[in-house]
Amino acid sequence: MVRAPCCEKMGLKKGPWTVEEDQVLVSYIHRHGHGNWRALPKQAGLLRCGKSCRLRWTNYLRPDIKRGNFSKEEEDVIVRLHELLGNRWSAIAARLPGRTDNEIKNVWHTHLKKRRKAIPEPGSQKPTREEAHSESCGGGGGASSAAEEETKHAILRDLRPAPPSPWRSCSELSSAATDSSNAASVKDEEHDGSLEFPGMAEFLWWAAPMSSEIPGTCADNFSESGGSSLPSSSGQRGEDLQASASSGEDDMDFWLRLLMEAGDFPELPSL
DNA sequence: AACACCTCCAACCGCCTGTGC
DNA sequence: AGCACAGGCGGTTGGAGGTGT
Repeated sequence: MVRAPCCEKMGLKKGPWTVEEDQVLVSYIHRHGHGNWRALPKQAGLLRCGKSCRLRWTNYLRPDIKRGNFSKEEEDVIVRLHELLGNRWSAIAARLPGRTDNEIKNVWHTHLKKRRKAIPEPGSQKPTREEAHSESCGGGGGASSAAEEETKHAILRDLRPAPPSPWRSCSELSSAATDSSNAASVKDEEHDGSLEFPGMAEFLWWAAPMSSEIPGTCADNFSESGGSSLPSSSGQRGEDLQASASSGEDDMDFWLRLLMEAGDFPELPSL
């Protein structure tokens, strides 16, 4: 689908926001909320496109934004979540209260990426993400070791979602599901968490959309379409899915919990 | 002091998905 | 079913400030 850029219209301001613009935007949202981002700038009297307003609000002006340096704990969480989720910044941000996907993305590219390259994990033969990708291009891959299994569980154990904020957008609250719906479009060179933990991450890519379609059950569709490689316990998991949906459990957390409870990482259907 | 280079981060851009008609 | 629109995501960029020479 082809669509003109939202800021194409002449007269719309671009570039850094001024204090005055910030004040206008904040006061407008406090008074009226942000029902329609595209209409907001006109109603608020801003010479900005709606997209720019939304970005400014979600990345900078939102009152629950936590500013300042990332703590060691936060960086650790980012590293581990990145190993699991890849470059799905919004999903990672959903588990770091007060942090935005843009901020996390910046931190990753400026600090953590380098750190990971500079300091390989002790005793680990795991390649960097980039290396993993290049290796994957050249073939390879094998069964995960017991140590890798333990690593998976260690990562999963610590994963908890950030508490919901009244200022978070719907997509942030449900980012795991939203993002996972994009799983198929994740760039090959980026979603290689599955290369470090063969099976595990791909399982998440594959599985999450199922839960997003509850109760239509993608699982049903899958089995109807001859999904012979569906995990053997899919029936039970289908029931769990519905239970998860009715309890409002976050999709990604549901799958993480499921994996922890199952204690196994089933063979995956090919994507 | 002046210049070049580097780092960081706010903001932009293009694309994708969901939704309503 | 197809289209248009809105929201959102992730990649990339540009400029300000910091650092090195």
